[in-house]
Amino acid sequence: MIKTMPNEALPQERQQWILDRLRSHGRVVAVELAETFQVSEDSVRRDLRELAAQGLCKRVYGGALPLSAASTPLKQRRSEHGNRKLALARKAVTLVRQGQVLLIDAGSTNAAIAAALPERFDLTVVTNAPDVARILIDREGFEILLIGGRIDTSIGAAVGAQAIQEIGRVRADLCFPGACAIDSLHGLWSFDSEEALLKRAMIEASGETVVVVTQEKLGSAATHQIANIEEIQHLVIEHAVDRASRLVFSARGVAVHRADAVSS
Amino acid sequence: MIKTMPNEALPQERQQWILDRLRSHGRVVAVELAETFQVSEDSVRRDLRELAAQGLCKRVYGGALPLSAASTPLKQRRSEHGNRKLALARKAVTLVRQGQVLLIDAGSTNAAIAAALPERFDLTVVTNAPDVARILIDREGFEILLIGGRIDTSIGAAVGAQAIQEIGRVRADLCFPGACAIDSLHGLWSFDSEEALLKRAMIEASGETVVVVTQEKLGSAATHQIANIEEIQHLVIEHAVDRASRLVFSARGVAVHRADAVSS
DNA sequence: TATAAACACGCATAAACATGCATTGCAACT
DNA sequence: AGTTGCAATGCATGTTTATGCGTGTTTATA
Repeated sequence: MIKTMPNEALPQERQQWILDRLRSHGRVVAVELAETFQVSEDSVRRDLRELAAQGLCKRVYGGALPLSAASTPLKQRRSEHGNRKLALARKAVTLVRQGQVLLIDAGSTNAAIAAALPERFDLTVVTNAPDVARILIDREGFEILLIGGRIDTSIGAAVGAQAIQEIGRVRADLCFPGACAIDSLHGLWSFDSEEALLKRAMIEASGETVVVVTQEKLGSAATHQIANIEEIQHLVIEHAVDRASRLVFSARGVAVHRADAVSS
Repeated sequence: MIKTMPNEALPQERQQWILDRLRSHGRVVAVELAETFQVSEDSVRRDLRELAAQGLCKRVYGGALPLSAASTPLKQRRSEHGNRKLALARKAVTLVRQGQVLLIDAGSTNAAIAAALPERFDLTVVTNAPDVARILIDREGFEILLIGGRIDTSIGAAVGAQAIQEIGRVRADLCFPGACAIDSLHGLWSFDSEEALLKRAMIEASGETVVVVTQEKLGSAATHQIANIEEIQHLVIEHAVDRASRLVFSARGVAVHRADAVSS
């Protein structure tokens, strides 16, 4: 389904179009919008300002980004990245069974997973990430439990003692901790000590743990250990990962799931 | 199938034709309709007003749009009255002082307020709304505390016992409870009992309370009382509110703040 | 540090809009 | 016939909204 570009559009129509475009393309550029709608850049900026005020997008120098996207500079955003995470997410959600309780961490990969969850599947989702919560609020058939606490803005989710305490009061079937790095010998790693503690709490609160990572996080380590490799039951990786890298994990008892190839 | 344009039509026929056109073309423009039916724009507008009142379309500046099945009630609320809420939000944030602790409830108006908060102002924001949290995460200079709990998807924020309990552990300077209705005699109202309890907890946890409302919420009441008028220190209203309505509140000791006229 | 692009803000203008009022046409009733 | 009631309409009035432009500021980048 191809979107036409309306040469004359009502203001509200423009804003709706911008939102659609943000969802499908991941970004909009002010100058381009002005060209498409045949209006001045001022009007476009006014639209973006309003949308941002409503929390529907994030304004950046040059245009706007959807809120789900990380706040990276506009020009160096790669759409390929989105496709890769989408493929990973599609594979990851095949591990979810009806009626389960999921524990979902912060991170763009996990946001993609949340978005890929099947609707009306009677799922309970526990999360410390406003990102993830908001994605699920707009959909149906989810019981959502928000984990509170101090928000670390660089992570984009609640961390700290309170969050860990609240997680301790939950029991989940499946856990999706956002990973900074994973290797077959030493397990799961993070760059932040507090973050590591939280993810550890998540894993302990869950029956099974699913680690979903892009290629560059494979085999590397970081500063703080989150969990041993024995505590991880599933690993979802990209199609491109070579056979050897996959085998070292399955040799340690981890079920390796390979995502479909990315078309782009 | 192309509809012919009836040169003479009864009001009912016109309205039916407009609905058909909305379904097939996705929009109607007032001026065009007036041309098609050979009537004045006033009559067309009257038609649109009636259709909108029946919930059959959505009026926008310039014409009308079909209310798409895709937009849930919550999503819809988010996108309405964008500029009006922007003006309200701009006024509301003038009440915020550097270094304060804010307690911000859910709701589109409050999302606008969050977006309008001055950056690098050393503020601490406590909120139960993923919406609000997410807006602030993308910006700088905020300490964000997330209130956890079960999320009510129709409200879009954490409610229930846990949320109330967590709010009880916080002390804020300023509180922005989302209001369903406010009147000068009986105070602040909500339509949901659980929501009312939560907002009450918020107000009790705060030094001062600021109520920010669009015009249509003024003077009306709802089913569940949140707070007496004495508990509210500030009221931020739209520019268009008449003098009499403003006086009844200031007579009860509420500082009334009038937003600028909506120009953009 | 210099430069251009992107941006915010106020202002002016025109279109779109709401509202009250007078007019028209038509049907029903005395 | 007369006229009463009603709905639809158009017009005049004042208000709101959308837009583009000029000015001055901020931001990104060489």
